[in-house]
Amino acid sequence: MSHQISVMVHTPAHSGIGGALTYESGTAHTAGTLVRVPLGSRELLGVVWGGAAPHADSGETAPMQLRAIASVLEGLTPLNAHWRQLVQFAASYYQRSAGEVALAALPSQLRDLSAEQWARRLKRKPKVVAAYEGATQTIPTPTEEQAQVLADIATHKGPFLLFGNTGSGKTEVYLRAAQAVLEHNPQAQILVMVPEINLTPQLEERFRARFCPQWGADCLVSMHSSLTPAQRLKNWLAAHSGEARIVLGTRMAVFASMPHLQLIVVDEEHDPSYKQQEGARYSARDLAIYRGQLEGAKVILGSATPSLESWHHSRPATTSEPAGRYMRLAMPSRVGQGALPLVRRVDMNRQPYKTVFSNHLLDAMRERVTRGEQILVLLNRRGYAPVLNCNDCGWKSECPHCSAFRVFHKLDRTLRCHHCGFTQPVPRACPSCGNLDISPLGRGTEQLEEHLAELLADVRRPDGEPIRIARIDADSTRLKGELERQLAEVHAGAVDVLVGTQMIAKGHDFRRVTLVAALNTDGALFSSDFRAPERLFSLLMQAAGRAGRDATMNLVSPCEMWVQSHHPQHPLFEALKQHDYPAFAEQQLKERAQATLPPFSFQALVRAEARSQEAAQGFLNAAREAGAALADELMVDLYPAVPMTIQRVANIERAQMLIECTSRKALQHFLAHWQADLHALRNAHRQVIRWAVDVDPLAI
DNA sequence: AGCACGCCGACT
DNA sequence: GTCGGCGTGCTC
Repeated sequence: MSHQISVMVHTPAHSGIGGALTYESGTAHTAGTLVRVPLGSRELLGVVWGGAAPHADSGETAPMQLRAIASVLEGLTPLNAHWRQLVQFAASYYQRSAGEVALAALPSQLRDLSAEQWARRLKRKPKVVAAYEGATQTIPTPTEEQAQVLADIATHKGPFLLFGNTGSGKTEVYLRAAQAVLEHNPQAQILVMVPEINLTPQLEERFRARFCPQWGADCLVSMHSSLTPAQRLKNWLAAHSGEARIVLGTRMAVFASMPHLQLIVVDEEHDPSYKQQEGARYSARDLAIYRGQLEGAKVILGSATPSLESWHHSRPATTSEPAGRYMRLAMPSRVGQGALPLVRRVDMNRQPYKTVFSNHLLDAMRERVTRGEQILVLLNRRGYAPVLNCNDCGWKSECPHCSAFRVFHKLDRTLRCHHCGFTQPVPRACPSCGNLDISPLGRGTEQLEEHLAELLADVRRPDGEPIRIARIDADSTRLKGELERQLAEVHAGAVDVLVGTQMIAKGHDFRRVTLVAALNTDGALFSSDFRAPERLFSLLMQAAGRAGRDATMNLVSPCEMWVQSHHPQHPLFEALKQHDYPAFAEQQLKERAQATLPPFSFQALVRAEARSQEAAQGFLNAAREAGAALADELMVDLYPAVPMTIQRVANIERAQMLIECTSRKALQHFLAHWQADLHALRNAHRQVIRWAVDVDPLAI
């Protein structure tokens, strides 16, 4: 008896074989079974997706000659229906093939190991797990606030938006919610997601310290991109078998196979890194909500500055409007930590032209450093200067391959394009007119570090030593382990002033920082990106949270967060001064509602790349025409194609087209049908190098 | 996406 | 005479 088996393999949606492929097999295979199948001259890993799949030309009487399944990965429980549905949903929502999503969600070793290697891997004896050797810690008693929140989580269905300041003890809530789930059900599994790998070790250690003494050292595994393929397979198998009770990872972990998933925690849910920016552009946070609902697992989204989407979804009921879908749980207090810093705004209009640090700020910094306190200076621009400029002919350090300036890096005397990586030594004279008078325009972290060293040259630490300034950004931490090393120096107190990009604003617990200064924030106030204020507010709140984390410090004056701006009266800064996220969110949501922007509308982008801007736009505008009738019918707005903000990168012209609709369902419906038009048009527009749809884009 | 097949330029 | 460039087309 021969069976027809439907199998998903890694083929892109636009390849003509985007759906499941049908194979022949002597035996039936349960859906979710991993198999190896021939495709052309290759043999690929595939996932059995169901029984007999009706083929497109099933009406024909001549049955297509089916090829047989090559082998089955024995000894592996099939991926369950929930997992397959999650993959199927993500694929259709983000307009990709299910095979692509499924295979990307599996550890690469499953794909790469041959049948023999897999058999050997299976036979390998599991190593005896070493006992957890961390120090047992005293478990803090929950505060009244935490106890209330935990009671709500226990008694309601969720999803929950846990809104709590830096230091309000959100992690303790995650830990206790997890503990409750683990104790209630001896099989239950928990998924904890964090935005970035750098922040994983801290949270992982807290979870280990809490759970490993009781549940064993192997109760927790991590999933993130810096694991080796072997580690990834091992951890994936531990989650898949149910042996690992807790999976802690970055966005990719949302697809972890967890047969007994009961709780999902998304920490710092507002963080943009939850959105995948290539391939299937999924939002791990949004998929977590879907997965929670699918599996009947509770979902906790946590943040001090929630995304406006989540804030809106968790709105309480009003007289005129019902409550949002999420339950909002607020934790306003800051436990075991100092008070939130005093926010000080400097009106840069009253400062001399080209002032970098106002005298007030400089005095405050001097005073604190002299007392042995630490300072954080934030500037979101690395390098020495963003542009090099000829004072004679006006030449600027444009990248020959991109529509962007190359950044002047003084340390290695290079001009570097931050988009395509094109790097050249800094010219001695203007390449255009030969003039020797070329100078940097604007400031980056390198220059700030240098400038501060001059400004604070006469300042001494309490021990009489000259002060030390350090810089942390993508350049200074390029080498592996360098970030950890630099952070350790800051923690040890060897550094007095830390200059850096936003990477120092997140998560790190600098105990002796009492002053944080943010420079050059005005760009985000009037940016064309409607999410820029949201990101700035979040960044500043997080940065402010770096100050005054040690309540035991005996401070002469309270901790401060300084913001220098030409628009100090801007509502964003008013809200920041009050540490009032709800006020900021309300003001932003009002603006978004008026402009019918998300979360009051839903968006998608189609991006196209070609050698010429005309070709890229031509394709998009043809697609616009092709979709016009359906869009009209569904009340979907198709905007004309426009060049992307950075129009050219590495000599490729980029254009995009915005699609907007007040109904998510209608937008989804439109995209699903329009996909075929896009594929078909690709043949008439051969100049297009690639195109992709981005559903719920973060940046426009 | 891969990978093969296929048809034109600089090397042993 | 071959090696190899990447353009077109197919894979259950």
